[in-house]
Amino acid sequence: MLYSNYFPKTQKQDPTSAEAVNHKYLVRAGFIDQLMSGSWTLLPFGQRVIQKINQIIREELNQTGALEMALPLLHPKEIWARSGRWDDLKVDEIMYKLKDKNDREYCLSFTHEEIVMDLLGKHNLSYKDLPIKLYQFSTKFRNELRAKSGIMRGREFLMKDLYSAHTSEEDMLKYYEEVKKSYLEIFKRIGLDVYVVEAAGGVFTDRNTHEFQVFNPAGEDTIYYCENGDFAENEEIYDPKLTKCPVCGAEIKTIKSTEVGNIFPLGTKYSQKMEVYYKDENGENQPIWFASYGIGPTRVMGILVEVFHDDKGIIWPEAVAPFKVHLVGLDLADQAIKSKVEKTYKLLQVEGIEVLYDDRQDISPGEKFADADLIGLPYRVVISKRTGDKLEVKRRDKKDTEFLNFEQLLKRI
RNA sequence: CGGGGUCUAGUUCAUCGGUAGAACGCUCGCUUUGGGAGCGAGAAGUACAGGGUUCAAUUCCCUGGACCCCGACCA
Repeated sequence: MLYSNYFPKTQKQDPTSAEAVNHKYLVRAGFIDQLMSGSWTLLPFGQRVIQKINQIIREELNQTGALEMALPLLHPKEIWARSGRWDDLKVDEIMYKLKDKNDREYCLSFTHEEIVMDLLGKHNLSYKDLPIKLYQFSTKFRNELRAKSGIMRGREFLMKDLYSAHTSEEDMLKYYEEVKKSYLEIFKRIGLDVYVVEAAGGVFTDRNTHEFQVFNPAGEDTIYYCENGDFAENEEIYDPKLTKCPVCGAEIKTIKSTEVGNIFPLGTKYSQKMEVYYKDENGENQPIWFASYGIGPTRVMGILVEVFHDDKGIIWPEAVAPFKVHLVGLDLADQAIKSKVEKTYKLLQVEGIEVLYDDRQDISPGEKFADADLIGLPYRVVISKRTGDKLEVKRRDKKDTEFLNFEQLLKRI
């Protein structure tokens, strides 16, 4: 990709009144753009990061036997009335409701339990059909009382949501544990340290749920946990009388944290309320055991910036960086240098390496370096009069540079 | 929804009761190339909207709006 063709270019100044690191850097580097409070455009860089995050999620969930689909985002009132959530006051606070010209009522999706349950109900399920595991990536609309922290808390955001339907609680919990492991693998591949934390179910369920939390000082949540990993609870369910870990006896500590995923063992509530059953071996209706599982890719992108940055810009983990190599050509007025850079650019592409080539001719070296630091790709490769026959290679997360030939570079990255 | 702050050029901000300025960015020319270059020229603003006070309002007052922060709430 030629940076001269890219849109938008970087900005030198932080956006007005931005305080969150993800807000400042993602906007300045050209990953996102704000339309209104809590609503963001994913610009080409941001879209590439999201696609990489999504692909990792996709690969891991497919391994659990889940199937990808796409559900509508505009929902009729009737389906939500069936579960009782249309009139739930807490739901009402976050759900966007609207009417058409004929006064028919709709809502914008903030989750899809009802829609999936309705879908299952149309298919006359037998115990032989279960379990069923379906997921999608889609936009969620939530009328946040207060959108904030850059892309971390929006009114419109991306979510991967997975739903599973089972014949028994045992089978549901078995898959629940499988997804929990899958999530841990997903976050490990993305490059995030996550902690599984017990939490309340909010508007989804009365049961406790499990959240996937990234400990960081900018986090909105407070977690009480034991350092041996035997205990972790969200503040919302934590009993302050508990000062020692009930498992190992270690001191309970507290830390700020950001939730990036949440899994909900919902049980038979939705099945019973919406009267969606499966037939057992005796031909009798039985309630479906149901669970849902969410990861917010846009929030994951935000927390990555919160966790991985320095005073110059973002430091993307390789697995989700929009490109792997930032090829910086200097002295491009010199035709010999220019053709050398272009040859390297082509060779890297032939090797299947994603390269962003800063081919701008009238830009000073300092500005190109500053842009490379801000955008934060894992490897910076400089070619100039000074580099001679070698390539100057620098990792974004390291200070030192090395001079390598092309073969050595390929081995290094 | 309560509390606070902000709103002036594409962006970040100065300014001021007498109709507006810088930096960055942008355009053109020349120069320049290892950490956000230099010189020159240029384009660019109904000062968030509406109302009020005043001879005169971008400035003071009121109402509304948008955005940010804190709180309540939440992926």
